[in-house]
Amino acid sequence: MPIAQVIVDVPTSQTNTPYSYGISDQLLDIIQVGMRVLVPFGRRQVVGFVVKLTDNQTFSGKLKNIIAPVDLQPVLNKELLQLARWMAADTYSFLISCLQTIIPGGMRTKAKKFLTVTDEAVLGDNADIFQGHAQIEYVAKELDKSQLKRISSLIQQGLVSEHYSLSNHAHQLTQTAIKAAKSEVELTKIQDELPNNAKAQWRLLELLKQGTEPILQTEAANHKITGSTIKLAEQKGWLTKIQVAKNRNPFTSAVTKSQPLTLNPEQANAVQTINASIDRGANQTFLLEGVTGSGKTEVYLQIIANALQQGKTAMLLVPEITLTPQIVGRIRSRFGEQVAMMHSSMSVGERFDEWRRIESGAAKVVVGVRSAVFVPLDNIGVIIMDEEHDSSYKQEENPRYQTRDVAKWRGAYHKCPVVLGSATPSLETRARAGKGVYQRLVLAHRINDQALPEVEIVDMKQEIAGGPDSDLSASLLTAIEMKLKRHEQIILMLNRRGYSSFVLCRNCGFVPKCPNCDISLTYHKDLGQLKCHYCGFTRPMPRKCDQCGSTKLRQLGMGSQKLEETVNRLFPTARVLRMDVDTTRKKGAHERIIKQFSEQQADILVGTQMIAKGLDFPNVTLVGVLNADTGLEFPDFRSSERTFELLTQVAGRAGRADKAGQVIIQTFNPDHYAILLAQTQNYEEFYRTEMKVRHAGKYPPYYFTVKITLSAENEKQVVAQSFAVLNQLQQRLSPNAVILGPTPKVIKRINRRYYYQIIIKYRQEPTLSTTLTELLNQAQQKSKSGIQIGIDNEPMDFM
DNA sequence: AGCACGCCGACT
DNA sequence: GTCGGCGTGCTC
Repeated sequence: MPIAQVIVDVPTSQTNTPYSYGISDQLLDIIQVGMRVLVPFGRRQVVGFVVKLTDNQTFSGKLKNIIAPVDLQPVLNKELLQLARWMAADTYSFLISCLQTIIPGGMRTKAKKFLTVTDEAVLGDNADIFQGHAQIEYVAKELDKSQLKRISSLIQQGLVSEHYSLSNHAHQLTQTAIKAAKSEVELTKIQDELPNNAKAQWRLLELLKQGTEPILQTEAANHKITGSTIKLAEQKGWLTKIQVAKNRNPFTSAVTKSQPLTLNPEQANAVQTINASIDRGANQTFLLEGVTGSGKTEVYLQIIANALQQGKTAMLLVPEITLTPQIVGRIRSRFGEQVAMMHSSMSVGERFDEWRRIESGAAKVVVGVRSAVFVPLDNIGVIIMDEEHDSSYKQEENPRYQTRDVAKWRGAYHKCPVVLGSATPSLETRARAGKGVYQRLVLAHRINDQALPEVEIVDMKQEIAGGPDSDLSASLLTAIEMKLKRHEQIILMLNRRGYSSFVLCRNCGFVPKCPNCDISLTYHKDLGQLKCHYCGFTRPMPRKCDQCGSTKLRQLGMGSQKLEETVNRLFPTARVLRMDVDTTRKKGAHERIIKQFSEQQADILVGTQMIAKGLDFPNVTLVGVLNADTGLEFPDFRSSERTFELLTQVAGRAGRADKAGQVIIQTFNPDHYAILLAQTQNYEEFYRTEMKVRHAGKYPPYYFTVKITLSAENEKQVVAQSFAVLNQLQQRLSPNAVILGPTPKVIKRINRRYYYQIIIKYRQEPTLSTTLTELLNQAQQKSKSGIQIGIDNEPMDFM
């Protein structure tokens, strides 16, 4: 008698283990490993993943049976199940969270509880619960004591019944098609007997005679056959209606076929080396280090082509904001219909269809963001990660996985090379390439040996005396004016969204703060509101100071909105576009702004980081960075790396075509190495300098790091618990491990909770992972007293 | 996470 | 005496 081992969708440490279920005879040949099932769990029903089928009974109690399968086919194959196990251990998360992360978002589903009333009187007496509906979803959190009591007594009396059902999730879209129900001979006979005026029926019969393939109703419409004719024919028994799968198509435009480009010697060498590795089926990691404009993309395309030729598949991962229609178009123009795309801006239905297309083997090349690393591609020939240093590759919520590590895991599983591409590789990657762990391939030359743009650094300490508009330096103003005259385009970039536009009372110095978080509110002029960027709290912009009642409230700091206004005021004839989190929130807004700017419907593009990366505007000849420093002020060991990266990327944006580019970087730290070396685009020198800093500070890549975050509504409690954790770590870890903290987070309070953290830096700590796992198991008990503990293995920052 | 069981205080 | 508070422990 087979037993199914199921991981239930209850993310706690006590339930982080398989539960055994019996399989009824009807389900015996249906239930498979990797399928989701609905199972009884205590008094309720939950969804779970079947991870094993076995004949050995390990559970001594009485087994319950699986209620029903959630899927008709497994959603996870063997490889992905194994990957989930590894990921759970690596990220210190529950297996169920990893399983849920691996399947596409839209496919996730939960068992929901519903209540049904049949008695009118009961419905009337409990209007507060049922609100006139005979059936409602039961959400315990939304009900008070008296309501819960009444419900349980009604259930006991048999006046209310409960049942479980799955929440909405993406499913296969279908469309109606028709199929002949009679033989060709019979159909011809019917056709002959038709009255002369039954033209539509005649056309329909003609169509039915053509073959055995189902005919889509839309196809029938092309032959001027309406639904009513089909209905009539169905009644007469000529045909049957069936539902066939319909794929949503996320690609909006058709593409023209493109041909491989001629490679320069460096590109050719890279392609050859990686191809050899693909052909051998070698699990090797490459660092493809190429300056902006050195033609990395063409290298990717040619190695993907080789993988396909070998009968294998390929994966190309790109950062969130660079997955633009332009990029996808370029891939599709080379590989056509075999390309599948995975992006968060796609609807859940589109993602579902792309996922099934990959699983069925119809799509052999996948282009996508972080989560695309989990697609069910089989027989992978190469995995490519473009801009491998990009921070969007690390998931900032549980499970906190690093895409690079998952890619490498899959590379090992499929015995294929992993290619990490970047102009500014992460120090971790570059260091491994230096040690020979990865093979380093360098593209030092830009295509056609284009000159790098001229980069000017403006010392804002000198400028500040300059005048009322000290946001824009004299050099930048002159340069903008000149470019406008020549009808060339300009990008003005602000470094970060935070720190912008807070409100200050000029009379008493009061700054409005968020009541839930330890942070100033940000002024949003278009809404006339003050907003907290951490918890979303909003309040109208006050007319008077909360503290002293003065009306002298002034907006301080620099936000992209304010910059847009300043630019509009100083250059009234220029057309200005703004791109930041606020203007790109709506689906497709991002693409629209890029399109407008590339079609030269605007002269100046103002925005935050997101304009820096991957965009290619040939007519942009000036890029201004308004505040290069903001990144450097962050209390974070990666701040120099981030600043260097960003400035290098931006500098690469200027003058990519035939026109010479100009870059102006405004800063208060003109002597900082990250800024000086970005000026000359000297990555290698930056790498050497920064490595010394990391070595001295015992930071990655010399040390591994773990960040433990504790939070609670009561500050004293968090502090006490943090010290308890510290104590435990000190006892268990070797004296070589560096333990920092506990310290309050930079923003100590968010959403009414206090946050403290402990950082561990280490080189070799064999007991670390068991210690941390234990810690998490204890945390389960602690969570009852309101303490939450989170572990981030290799965090992106120490903030 | 839910949901039930179980053990103590304040009420018809 | 019971109702109901929430601390504790289990869910195949």
